[in-house]
Amino acid sequence: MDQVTIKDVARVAEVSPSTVSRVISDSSQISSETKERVRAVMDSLGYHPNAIARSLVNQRCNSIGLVMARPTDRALANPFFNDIIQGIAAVTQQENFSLMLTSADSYESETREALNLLKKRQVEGLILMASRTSGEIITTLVRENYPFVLVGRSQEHKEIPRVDNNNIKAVKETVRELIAKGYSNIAFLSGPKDYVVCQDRLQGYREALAEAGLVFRPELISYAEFSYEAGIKKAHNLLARGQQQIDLIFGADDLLALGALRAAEARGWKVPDDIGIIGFNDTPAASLVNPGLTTVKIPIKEMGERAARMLISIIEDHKYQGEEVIIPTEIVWRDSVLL
Amino acid sequence: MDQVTIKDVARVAEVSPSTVSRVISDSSQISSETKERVRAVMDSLGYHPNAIARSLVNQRCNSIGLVMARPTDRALANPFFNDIIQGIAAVTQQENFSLMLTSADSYESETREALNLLKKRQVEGLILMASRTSGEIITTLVRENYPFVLVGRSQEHKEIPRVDNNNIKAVKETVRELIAKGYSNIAFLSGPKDYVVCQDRLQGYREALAEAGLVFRPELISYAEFSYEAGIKKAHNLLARGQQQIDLIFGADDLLALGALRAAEARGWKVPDDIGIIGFNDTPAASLVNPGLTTVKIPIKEMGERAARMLISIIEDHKYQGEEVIIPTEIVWRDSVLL
DNA sequence: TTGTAGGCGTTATCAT
DNA sequence: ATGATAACGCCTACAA
Repeated sequence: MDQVTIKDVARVAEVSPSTVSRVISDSSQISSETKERVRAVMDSLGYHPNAIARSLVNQRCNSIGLVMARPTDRALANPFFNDIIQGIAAVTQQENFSLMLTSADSYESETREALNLLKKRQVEGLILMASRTSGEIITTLVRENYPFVLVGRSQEHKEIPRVDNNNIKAVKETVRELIAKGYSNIAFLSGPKDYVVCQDRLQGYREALAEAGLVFRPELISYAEFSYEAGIKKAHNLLARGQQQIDLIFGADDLLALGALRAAEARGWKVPDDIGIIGFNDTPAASLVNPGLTTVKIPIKEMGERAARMLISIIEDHKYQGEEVIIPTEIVWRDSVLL
Repeated sequence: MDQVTIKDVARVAEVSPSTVSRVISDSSQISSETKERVRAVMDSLGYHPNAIARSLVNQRCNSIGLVMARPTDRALANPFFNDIIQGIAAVTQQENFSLMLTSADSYESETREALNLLKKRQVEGLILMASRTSGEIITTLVRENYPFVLVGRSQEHKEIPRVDNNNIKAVKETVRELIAKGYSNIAFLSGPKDYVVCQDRLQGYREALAEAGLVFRPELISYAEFSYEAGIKKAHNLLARGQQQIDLIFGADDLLALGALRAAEARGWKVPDDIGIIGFNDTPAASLVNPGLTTVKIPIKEMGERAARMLISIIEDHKYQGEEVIIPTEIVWRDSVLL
């Protein structure tokens, strides 16, 4: 159980520790015979370089941390969790980085944890999921010049490395298509006002309306908490206006749209015949529901990949210019709107 | 950006590095005046102990790794992902451990990665999610005497530390209740035969039938891949037998049950009036669907907590007895069965 | 092509 | 109560 070190290998192979070290890094200045011999010894002894020791001398630990705003933004973040990690992990593995997770029951303690990881030198950089409160940690990160990448958008900070999708554009184009399909009384069921994503999506909606020469009707906007129940409730309020006032509900999130689906059903409105419903995010549930929920899909895994790649290159190059990557979204047409 | 070390603190505070070290560990043999003074210096210099260096001398890195069988068992594992991590992370944070994630596109490379983490001494132990192929890595882990905990069950290995739910018992009791409610022609829509969970759940079903004196009818058992589509298809086959042959479908997983729901709907069967449907796992979608899916819920977060706690205690105590924790499940009654 | 020595930041042992 | 010194396992000048 106790560790085989470079010295053990050296002794058995009858070379010096430095030679072994050079074999590990496949140095060109070692004869192939010694290399072979040393490698054979490494195998037979079951030697594995101690990552901690290497980190200490190299001053590089080759690992990054992921900070999810799970507690506060749970409803929103949940569906992302899997995919974003998949993406990040794919590239970290490929680039020989390790991935550490921070977690806590409050966003404050979570970011405190993450910052600590950085200061203790356990990770070399951070990937942050944008949230209502990520502004402050970003300020710290920028001030202390730590490598990081933001997934999403921050109101407070503009010139930072980030990967995101364009919510304004996505909704605008979707609504444009909806209008082209004949919808004209489109309601917007938003999440809480203080989420940037909600603001952006609402703005996309307004821009599309303006573009089509449709008047913006504030009474068709409703704000709900990010919950299924809240979605149902607020959708009911919207639906209560009657069929000639409203022919489609655009949910700022699938959960909300799913709530709207349920509310319409409860009132005996047929979807998509009596009313169209569309969501955002392409939650797994969107395809499991009947009728299937048409929704805007964000390639989250790809965002994770890009974020990880970006962070690693920042770490390695030490250059830190506020480059942004915007990932295009895609409409997934299912059965909840008329085609 | 360059690191403040214990030596810097020592110099400024005009003490020796060892004194600083003792202040860090709050040693009782340091006068409170020096402690205060040193702490003040640490603050003013922004000193943070280097975790890597500590790990090197302590021969303890205080971190564990999580191995998910994501690629192969995606459908099954997905819903667990979030919650299990929540649970694990809660404990690791509380116990001052770090959590590392391994990930890869094949289970082989994922476990290879994980094993590597162990050998490189980057983690002190592993939490494994049981899967079809986790047998081999467990063999290795046991042979090389590495600390680990299994979440789930392994066919090949009996006496290992693990946390699980009792699938046999859960289904048995659920079916018992279903029978008490008047169901007597219960079909079982299983996942692939080679999953232990499926075998166990099927056995629970059989035991409940036997207990109630109902005959086991093989034609009411169907095996599907773990996908919604497969669930729909196989449910159709079952449903084709007609209403007097079948009054409930028990899905070995929510995804399958959701497929059954859809199939029943497609045939114009009313749920729960014409047929009852029940699932397992309590996927988020189960509550978003109409009618809401009755299902068996596993407290996954709690399993994560227990697993993490168990692993840490194994690491610290170096004792390794195959203790098991079985977490009780719970039926979540919704609208897809008659009450 | 290989070996020697010093150091990465910390802790533990042995002095004082 | 505090300091000097030697590790922990590895890497990298500098030497040979």
